Amino acid sequence: MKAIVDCNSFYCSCERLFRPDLQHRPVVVLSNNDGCIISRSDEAKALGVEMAGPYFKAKPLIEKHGVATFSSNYNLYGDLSWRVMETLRMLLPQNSVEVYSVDECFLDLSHIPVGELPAFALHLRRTVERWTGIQVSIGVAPTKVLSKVANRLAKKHKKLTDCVLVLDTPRKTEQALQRTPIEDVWGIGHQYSVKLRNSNINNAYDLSIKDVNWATKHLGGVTGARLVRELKGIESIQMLDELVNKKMIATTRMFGSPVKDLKDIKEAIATYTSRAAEKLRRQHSAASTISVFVVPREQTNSTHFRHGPTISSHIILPLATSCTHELIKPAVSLAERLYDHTKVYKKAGVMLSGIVPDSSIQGNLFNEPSGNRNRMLMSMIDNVNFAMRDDVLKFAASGTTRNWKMRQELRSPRYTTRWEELYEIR
DNA sequence: TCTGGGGTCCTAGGACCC
DNA sequence: TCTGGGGTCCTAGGACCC
Repeated sequence: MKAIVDCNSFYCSCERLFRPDLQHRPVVVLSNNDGCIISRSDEAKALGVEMAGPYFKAKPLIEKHGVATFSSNYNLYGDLSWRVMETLRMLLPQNSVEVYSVDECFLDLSHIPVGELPAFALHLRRTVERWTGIQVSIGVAPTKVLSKVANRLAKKHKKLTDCVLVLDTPRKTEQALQRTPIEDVWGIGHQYSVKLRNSNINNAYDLSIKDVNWATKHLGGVTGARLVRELKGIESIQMLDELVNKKMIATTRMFGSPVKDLKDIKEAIATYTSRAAEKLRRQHSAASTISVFVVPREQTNSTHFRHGPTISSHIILPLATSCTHELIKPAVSLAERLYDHTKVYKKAGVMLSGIVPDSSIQGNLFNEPSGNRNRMLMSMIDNVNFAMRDDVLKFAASGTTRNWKMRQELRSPRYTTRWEELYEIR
């Protein structure tokens, strides 16, 4: 059997951990740039604050009810996420925890007898809460997709389930599927849910009794077939090894306010490139393709939101590299190429792909690999930046004025990762 | 004048996830 | 005035090979 562990209202719970006064008050956390709402406490959900809705639209409601509002504080969330995952790793055999996102992980529970699963899952949930202060919900079932179904119901009926639900009989599984609207199935997004409802498939059960071949045809090929098999209880999505390296690394940001100057765009691109290169080095990889994109501001009269066109271009490097300065040069030249002085920009980004392990960089007849000198320089910079924080060392191209920096007006202290922001008790 | 079959590799774009 | 960021996987179709 498999389980999914999911932190309840994770970002809000992190904020509350250091603000006990907010325990029973509504809380929301905003996306980067304070753009939209990405986490809501149960109290905020009850008030009707919408998930992923724009902040400025929800603001009247938020102010009326005194909802505590925070900008996202990824230093804090990342650290608490690590503590939750570590706790689970300590309670389970090696390699049976697969981190799926900052607030979720899958567990392989095949070593636990089925009859003992409810008690074991409850033990996990309570231990995580006692050790980290974070409340989680756990769904247990024969497959990953079914465990997601169980998890959703556990979370939805907290009082009844104590945040744990085990689907250990066909009867229970069928009931759970009946109670899951089709759009809440993991892997069914907006497009597919509309399509399925039009074919009179309204809940997870309806989909689970469809033929696998039908799914192949109508739900995006093998992905859809896998999904339907999982709903039938046939294991089709395996547990993944941890430490799988990323195949693409991106750093992209909305600007705090629209940007017009090429100079600012180039600084932003250089900064994003530095960040992306750090991520690359952290997984000991090098990249051979660098793409840059910019998004001009939309001139629009329409009331509902649309993304402007994305203008992008890429360069394939003769040799894969992870050195910031070797990546900044092509990135900035791409930015120059894309820039149009008649436009105003609201977003830009850098993507690295063609990723290979840095131990096996393909040689090239005309280019000597840059070798150890650069790698040593880079790891020195990484070490200094890690120890001193806040990018003490950076490349000149990144600039110092940073007119394009994102807004984060309501960020809480980084209680657990900065000495000077440590929680104080008087 | 006629123009096969089987394959690989790459890219763009769609759909989804949290 | 103000709508996030970072990923994955898959398919179709074009270019190219013998």
